[in-house]
Amino acid sequence: MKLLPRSFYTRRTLEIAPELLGKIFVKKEGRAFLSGKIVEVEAYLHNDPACHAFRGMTERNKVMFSRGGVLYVYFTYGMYFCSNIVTYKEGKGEAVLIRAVEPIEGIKKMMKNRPLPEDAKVYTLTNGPAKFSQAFHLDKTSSGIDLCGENIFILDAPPISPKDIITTTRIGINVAKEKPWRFYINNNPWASRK
DNA sequence: TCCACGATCGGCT
DNA sequence: GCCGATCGTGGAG
Repeated sequence: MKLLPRSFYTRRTLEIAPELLGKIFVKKEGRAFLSGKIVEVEAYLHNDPACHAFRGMTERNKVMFSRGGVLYVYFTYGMYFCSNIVTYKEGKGEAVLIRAVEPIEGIKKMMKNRPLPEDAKVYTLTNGPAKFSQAFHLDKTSSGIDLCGENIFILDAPPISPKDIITTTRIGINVAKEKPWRFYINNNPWASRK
C-alpha cells in the first residue's frame, strides 16, 4: 500500500471524487492509527454556488485555495466540523467533502472520540460528514494539513468498479441542488443515505 | 455593531 | 418528515 501522490489530487475535481471511493483515509494519533475506507464523497467546484469558495477567498475558506492534497476542515451549525480534501489547481478553491467512511483500524478510539448511545447501530459511528470528523477527531487544528505528509494521509487501493458507484445529487445544500456530484459505494452500510 | 444563516445531527411525530 | 440546538462567519448598515 502506498500513499496517494500529489499528482492524484491536482487533477480535475470531478475525476478525483469517484476515484477516492475505496481509498483508505488514515490519521496517526500518537502511536495508534485511525483508518477507514472512504465510501461516500461530494465534489465542490469553484464555479459552483454551493461551494464555500464560490464568492472568493475569506478568512474562513482560505485553506480551500491551497494546492491539491491539503485537508480543509470547517466549522458549521455551531457545533460540527466537516472535512474536505482540496483538489485541482492551487488558487482555484475546489474540494471533495468526505461524507462517510467504513472504519478499519482504531474503532475503539473512534468510539471514544464519538460515544454512541447504548442502542445505536455501529454504522452510525462514521456515516455522515460531521460524524466522520468527530470519530477521527478532525477539527480546526487539522485544517491546512498536507495529506502528502506523515500524520494524516490517504492510502491507495484498487478502484471501485463503475457499476458499484452510485451518482446522485448532493445533500444539505440550498443552491445547485441538481448537480449530480455525490458519489457513494452501492450497498455499503456505512454510506450515509441511499 | 448587528443579524441571518449554515456542505449536520439526533430526537420526536 | 420536521424541528431545535448552537455559534462562527461575513455582508450589510
